[in-house]
Amino acid sequence: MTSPKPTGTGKAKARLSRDIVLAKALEMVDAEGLEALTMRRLGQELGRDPMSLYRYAENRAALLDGVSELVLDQLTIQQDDPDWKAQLRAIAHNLRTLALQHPNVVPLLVTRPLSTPLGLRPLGTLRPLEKILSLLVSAGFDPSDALHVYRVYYGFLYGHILNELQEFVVDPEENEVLLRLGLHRLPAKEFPNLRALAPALADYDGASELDQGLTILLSGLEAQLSRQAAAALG
Amino acid sequence: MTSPKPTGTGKAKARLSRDIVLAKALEMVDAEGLEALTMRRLGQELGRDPMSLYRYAENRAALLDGVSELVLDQLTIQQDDPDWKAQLRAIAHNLRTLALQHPNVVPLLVTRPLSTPLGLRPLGTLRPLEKILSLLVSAGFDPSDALHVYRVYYGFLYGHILNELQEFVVDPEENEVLLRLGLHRLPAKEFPNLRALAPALADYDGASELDQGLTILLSGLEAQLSRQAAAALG
DNA sequence: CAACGCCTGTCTACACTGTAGACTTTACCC
DNA sequence: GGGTAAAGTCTACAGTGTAGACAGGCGTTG
Repeated sequence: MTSPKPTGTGKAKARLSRDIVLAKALEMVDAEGLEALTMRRLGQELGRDPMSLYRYAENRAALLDGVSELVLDQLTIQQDDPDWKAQLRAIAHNLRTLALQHPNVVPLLVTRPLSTPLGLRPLGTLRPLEKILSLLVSAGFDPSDALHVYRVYYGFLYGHILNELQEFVVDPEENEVLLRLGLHRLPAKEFPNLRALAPALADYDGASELDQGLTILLSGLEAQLSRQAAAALG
Repeated sequence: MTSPKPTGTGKAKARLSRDIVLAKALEMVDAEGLEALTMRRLGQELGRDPMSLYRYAENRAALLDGVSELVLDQLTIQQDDPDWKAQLRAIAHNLRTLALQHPNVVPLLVTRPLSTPLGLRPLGTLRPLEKILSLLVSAGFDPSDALHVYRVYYGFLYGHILNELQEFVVDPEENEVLLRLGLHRLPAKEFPNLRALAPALADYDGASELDQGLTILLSGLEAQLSRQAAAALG
C-alpha cells in the first residue's frame, strides 16, 4: 500500500501514514497512559512537527478513536462459526486478553461510545457488533432477539473486564503488600468486610471467573433459543 | 454545620466549603460535560479565584473524585435488608436512575477506579462495595463467595448501564431520525444486520431489560446460595 | 523536459489549561 | 486589642490543542 521509497537517511525521512501515526500513538498509550499522549509528544516521537498529525486525524479525539479501532481490529470474530456458543466464549476471552494487553486503552473503549451517537462511531468499533449480530442470526435468533442477546452478552463482558482491571495492579511483586497497605488505610469499623477480604482480593483468577460467568450466561441464552424454536414449531 | 454569617452583599461573600464546591462542580458537569469543568470556570461560577479551589481538593483529579463520591452518596443501600434479592434489585434500579440523571459522571465512575488501587480510592466510592458485601454476608454467603457474587452482580450492572447509555441520545425528538441517519451512513453491505435493526434500536426499554437480566442473575445466585447451604448441612 | 497543482510537513501565534509560591485579607479566640 | 490560623488572591510558568499561512517535493500532464 504505502511504499514511500525511503530516500535519504532512512529513518527521519520516511513518509508518515495513518497507520504509522496510530501505531505510535498506541505504543505511547500502552507505555505511559492516555494523558501522556499529547500531540506535541507524539509528533516528537515521530520526528515530525505536531501539526503534521492533523493530516491523519481531525483532532485529538479522532486520534484516540483511531487508537480504539486499532485495538478492536485485533479482535477476530468468526461470524459463521456454527458453534455460536463456543465462538462467543472465544471472543470473550479474546477481548479480555486484549484488554489486559492494553489496559490504558480500555477507558477509551468504554468511554468514547458514551459521547458519540451509534451511527457516527468509527466503523472499526462497530464491526464487532455487526459480526456478533450476524453470528447470532445465523445461529437461529431472530434479529431483534439477537440484539437483546448481544446486549446482555456484551454488557456482561465489559462489566467483567472493568471489574478485573479495577483489581489489577501493575507490579505483581508488591501487589499483596500494597493491597493490604491500601486496605489498612480504611477505617476498621466502617469497612470490616472489605478489609477481611484482603487475601481473597489478592488472588483473583480473571480468566476462570469470566469463564464461569460465560457458562451460566450461555446456557441461559441457549435455553432462550430452544424455547424460541419450540414456539416457532408449535 | 457551615453557618458563615453572610455579611455584606449576601451572595458573593458566603464562605466556600467542600460541599459547595463539589455541588457546583457536579452541576457544571451535568450541564456541560466533563471537559467543561475547568478550575478557572468553576472558580468563576463560584465568584472566587480559581486558586481558592485548591483549599478543598488537592487537584483537578481529586475534585473529580469528589464529584464521583457526591453521586454515589445518593445510592441508598439497606445493608440489613432480610430480602437480599429485592435489595440488590432495588440498588440496581437506583444506580441506573442515578446514571441516567448524571450521564456525564458515568465515565468518571467507570474510569477513575481503573487508575487507582482499590485501597486508595475515595471512601465514598468504596462504601457501596462494603455495604453490598455486608448484605450478602448476612444473607448467608460466606465472605469469599460474597465477593464473587458482588463481582458478577456489579459487573452485570455496570455493563448494563454502559450499554444503555451508549444508545441513549440526548435529544428525544430527533432521536429516531438522527439514529437512522447515522446508521444510513454505514456501508450497506458491511453492516446489513445493524442497519436492519434501526427500529429495534430506537425503542429500548432500559429498565425492563435491566430487570429481566436481574431476574436471571438473581435466580442463579440464589441457586448457588441454597446449594451452598445444602453442602454445609450435609 | 517544463510547468502545474496537490499533498505533506513546518512555522508562528493564540487562547486556554493546571497549579506552584508568595502574598493579603478575613475570622476568630484569648 | 493582639495574635494566629485559615481563606482567598495575585502573579507567573510550563504545557496544551489547534487555526492559518506558508514551504517543499512529488506525480501528472501538457
